[in-house]
Amino acid sequence: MVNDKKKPSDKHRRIIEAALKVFAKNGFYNSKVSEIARAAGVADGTIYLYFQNKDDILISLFEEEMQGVLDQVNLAVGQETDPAKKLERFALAHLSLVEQNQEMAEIIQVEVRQSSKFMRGYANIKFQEYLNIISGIIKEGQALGVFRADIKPGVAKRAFFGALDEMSRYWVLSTARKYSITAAAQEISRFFLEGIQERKP
Amino acid sequence: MVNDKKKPSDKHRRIIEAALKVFAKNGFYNSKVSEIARAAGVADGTIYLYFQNKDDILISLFEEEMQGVLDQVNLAVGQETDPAKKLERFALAHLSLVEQNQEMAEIIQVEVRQSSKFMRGYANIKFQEYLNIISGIIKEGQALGVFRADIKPGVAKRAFFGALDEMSRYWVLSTARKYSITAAAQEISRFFLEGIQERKP
Amino acid sequence: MVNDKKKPSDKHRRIIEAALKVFAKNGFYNSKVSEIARAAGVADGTIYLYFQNKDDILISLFEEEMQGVLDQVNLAVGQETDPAKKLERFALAHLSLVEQNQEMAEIIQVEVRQSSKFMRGYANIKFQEYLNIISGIIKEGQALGVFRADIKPGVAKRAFFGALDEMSRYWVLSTARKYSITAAAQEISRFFLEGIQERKP
Amino acid sequence: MVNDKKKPSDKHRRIIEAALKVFAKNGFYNSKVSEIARAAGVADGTIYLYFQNKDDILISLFEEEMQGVLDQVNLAVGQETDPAKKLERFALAHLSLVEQNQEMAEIIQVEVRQSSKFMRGYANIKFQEYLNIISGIIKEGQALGVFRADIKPGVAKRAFFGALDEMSRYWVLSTARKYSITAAAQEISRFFLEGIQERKP
DNA sequence: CATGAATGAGCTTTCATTCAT
DNA sequence: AATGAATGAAAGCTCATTCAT
Repeated sequence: MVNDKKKPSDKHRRIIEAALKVFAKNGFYNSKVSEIARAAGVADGTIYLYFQNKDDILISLFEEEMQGVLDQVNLAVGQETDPAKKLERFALAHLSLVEQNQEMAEIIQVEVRQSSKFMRGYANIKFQEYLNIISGIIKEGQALGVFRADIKPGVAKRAFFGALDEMSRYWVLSTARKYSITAAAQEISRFFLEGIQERKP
Repeated sequence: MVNDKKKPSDKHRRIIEAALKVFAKNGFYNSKVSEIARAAGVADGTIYLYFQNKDDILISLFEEEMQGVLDQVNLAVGQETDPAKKLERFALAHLSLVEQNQEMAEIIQVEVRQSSKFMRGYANIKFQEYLNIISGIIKEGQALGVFRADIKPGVAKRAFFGALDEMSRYWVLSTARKYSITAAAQEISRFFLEGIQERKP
Repeated sequence: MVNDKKKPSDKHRRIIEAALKVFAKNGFYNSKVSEIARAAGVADGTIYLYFQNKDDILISLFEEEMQGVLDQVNLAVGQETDPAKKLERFALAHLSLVEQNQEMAEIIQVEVRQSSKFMRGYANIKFQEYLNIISGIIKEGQALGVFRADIKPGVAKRAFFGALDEMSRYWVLSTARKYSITAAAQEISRFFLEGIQERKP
Repeated sequence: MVNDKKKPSDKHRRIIEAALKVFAKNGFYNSKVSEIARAAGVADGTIYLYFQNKDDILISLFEEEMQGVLDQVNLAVGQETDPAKKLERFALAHLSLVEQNQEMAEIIQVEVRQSSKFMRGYANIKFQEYLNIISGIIKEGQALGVFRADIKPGVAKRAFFGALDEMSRYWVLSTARKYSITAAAQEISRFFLEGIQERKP
């Protein structure tokens, strides 16, 4: 009864979700607005009551989904106190989200990257925020003396994210899944935390 | 008299180079064939004497440039014998090539990734070969006992490449260059080889 | 108020009629879709809401007009019982239709003949039906014993149609009309029915 | 030895013959000049040393081949004195030529008819001459009193030619040949000469 | 709010023709 | 005479966007 009537832009949601599927399947430039409309069960013109243009669908889609990703990853990371554990949690959360929402993962990896270059005035703040979760953890670790002080967080965040992302790409594109998410997250975190060299005992 | 013979397919080269610039500037889908033709100093129709269609320009561009990359990186890596040094060389060569040919780097990162998904029957063998240089080095290191035996080369190659690639993206997109290539290559290799954790003495 | 409902696909009709004029004037291959659009008073793109492509315009045009022709000729022929009279009626109806709709006649004679050879999978059933009106009459006459039993209807239908058609071509192409439709229909029917030889008394 | 060196425009001939095949296969508008060149074993540009343009190839092809047809048919007809026999000879010669050179027959029926409408200032005199062989025979027959005096030769020539031509079309397009040439020529001539009506004895 | 028919700018690609060699 | 690489105008078709209903 409290929230009985709240369907704020049901159409908006349906369009976003339709666009998610369509963009993931065909790519942004090969997707037609009319196909999104059909998938969403609305008329072509209706799209333009909720979005300014085709670009805007992609950007809105990204922004909205990315906010959810940020929230979930922050939540997961917040459950640990040890920076090393936090990084492992980050990896696990990231790969889990990729697994749960492959379509979104494909779009972020391919379309947004591609499009953010060509869409006027789109700064992609959300992605910066996401990377800064990593650099935040690293700085924390450095402050605690558990991570090397000479590490540059701005470089390390990219290296760590890049490793995860390239792994995800392989994940998303290949049909056969060889490893468990948990195992993969641990493995990549370990590369990053301990390196691959054999320790001389 | 020494060099009497005409350069074979001078036009082919000019079109590839024009496409490189145009695709890097506008992205594949926002580039017009006529713009490539203009940039190459040929007529629109001439493009189609050398390439089957617009897609083919991108694929040819990638294949040809990528071969050069493979050759140069293999050469660089071959100058070392220590696997750890080889990885560092790989990183250095990769980042140097990105630096020297930013347009190509952008196209590989954005367009080819994007397009290879949607261009029917394009397997992107060259990229596989590139990644396998890394896994080759890792296997070598494992055989010599200098890299941990439990490392999965198929995962590690992606992690290492991903780290470099994400770094390159930042490089290419940001105008200000903060670090030297050499320093960055060493730093990323070190993450990978030694990890970021402080060693307890 | 009686006729409140909008004419369904008014545009379809207008495009067909515009195409009729344009194809007759320039021939199929020399006609531009944009010219048809202009003649129909619609935008270029509108054509493609009603027809799949340029070929489809020609085929649709033919099918629709030909159905009208079939109906009218069948009606005319049905008004006679004597097979000889029926053939004369056929000739008269055919030539009348040619006269009334010269543009359509030209298109059928030239474009459809030409195109049906090159348009994949176009069987031209309607034309078969048209010829079979003639062979039907002939068989009827043979059954009644008024036409020679050794006549092959499959050959005779082509001979009769060919005679009418060649006459029509002359008609359509020449500006000056020398004979009346009725006289011409009678004359050609008579060749066919009685031959041209002088009877020895 | 007498005529040992006479190869006047060997290329000209080769191009005509290549065009014959190519036009028959694809139709005039779907044929490429380069395909004719390839079929003739000459370079694209060479075509333009012998013909003004693509239209000119078709017209020349028609004119040259048609002259041969005229000569042969005139020869055949000239071997008879009886006008009725002459018409039968005409039919036989016509159908034989169609049979012997189906490619040419297709081109005359479809392409030349189509094109002569749209090629500026092409009067198609040769075709007139061909039809006039028939009207000549009819006038001769009328003068001798063996054909009815009220027959209009201008109409009859078209009716006779049309009957043969429609038959030929069927011939050329259908794969299965049901009747012998001789039988068909006789049959069609008989329609024309005697009609199809049963004679009351 | 919602519709979807209509628009028309803009793209890729083709191919007859030319001309330097 | 012969070549064939190069040209560039031209055309079919698509699809994001609009707007009358």
